[in-house]
Amino acid sequence: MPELPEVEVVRRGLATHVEGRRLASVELRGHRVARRHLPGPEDLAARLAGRRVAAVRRRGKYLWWDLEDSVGLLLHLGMSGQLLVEDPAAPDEKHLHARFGFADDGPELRFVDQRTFGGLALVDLDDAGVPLAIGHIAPDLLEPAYDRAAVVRRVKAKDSAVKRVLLDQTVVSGIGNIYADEALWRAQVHGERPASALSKPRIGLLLDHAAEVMREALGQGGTSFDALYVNVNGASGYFDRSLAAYGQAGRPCPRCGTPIRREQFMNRSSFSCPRCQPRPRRVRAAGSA
DNA sequence: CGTTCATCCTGAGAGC
DNA sequence: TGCTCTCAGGATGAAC
Repeated sequence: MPELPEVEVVRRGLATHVEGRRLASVELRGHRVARRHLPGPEDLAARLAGRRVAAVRRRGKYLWWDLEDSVGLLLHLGMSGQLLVEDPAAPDEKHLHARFGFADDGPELRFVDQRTFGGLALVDLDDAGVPLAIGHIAPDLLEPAYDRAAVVRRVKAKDSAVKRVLLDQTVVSGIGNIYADEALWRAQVHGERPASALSKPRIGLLLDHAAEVMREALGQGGTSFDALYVNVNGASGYFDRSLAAYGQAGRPCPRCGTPIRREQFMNRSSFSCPRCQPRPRRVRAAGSA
């Protein structure tokens, strides 16, 4: 469940089921799940045993468990990762990569990931409790550290296509392909317009739309197109019913009725309204003073 | 330095 | 039925 709302749904589920519990045994399978933990999976499993999960936190699409003593377990779901609360006796999932058993003998937690782009690592936390390993990830749109005016300035300074900037997690984090398209549709901006060509107020509104659409999605449990995207109980979100542009090629724009178009951009699909979001006339010449 | 692209995987669905 | 092809909610390191 990859973008901010879906990851937040998972964080809340984890907070309910995992916070305050002490890890007992941790089993890691395969070489990919802990590939960012350089000493290897056995080392990671050994270091986790006995640790208490003090809190579950999130920035953008990253999750981490605060394990106290300025140590954390950083998790990323990638494209297809799931964290599932289950009975230890339940049969193994086909793509089971990690299982976390707790000292209280209650339900265990499993990391299941079909495409293996997700993973976990033991990391150090800074004074604010944020992993040093994600120091390059900007605050996300829904956290107190988000500085709207500063992000507007950074976006305005980019000559790249504005959708590319929205997806750049070092500028502002949490936005992925779905919510970028939804925010652009709401703001009536084509994603290939150069960010620097938009006025600062327009950029601010675009960011506000992105925050608002993600808040709405969160209120509906996130967006789930299929069984790969579920919360810790295996339940799907239903914001897909509210999408105006993403995945809606050929269906009428909810605002003007024009069929939504699909285009290729950055080797992935983009959805927009041809009438509400006209393509930029042409690539703007390199800026001057 | 900043920016862009190829790559890491498996599986579902379309088209033949 | 089965093959081939395309596509999928992401991030990153290497190459410009």
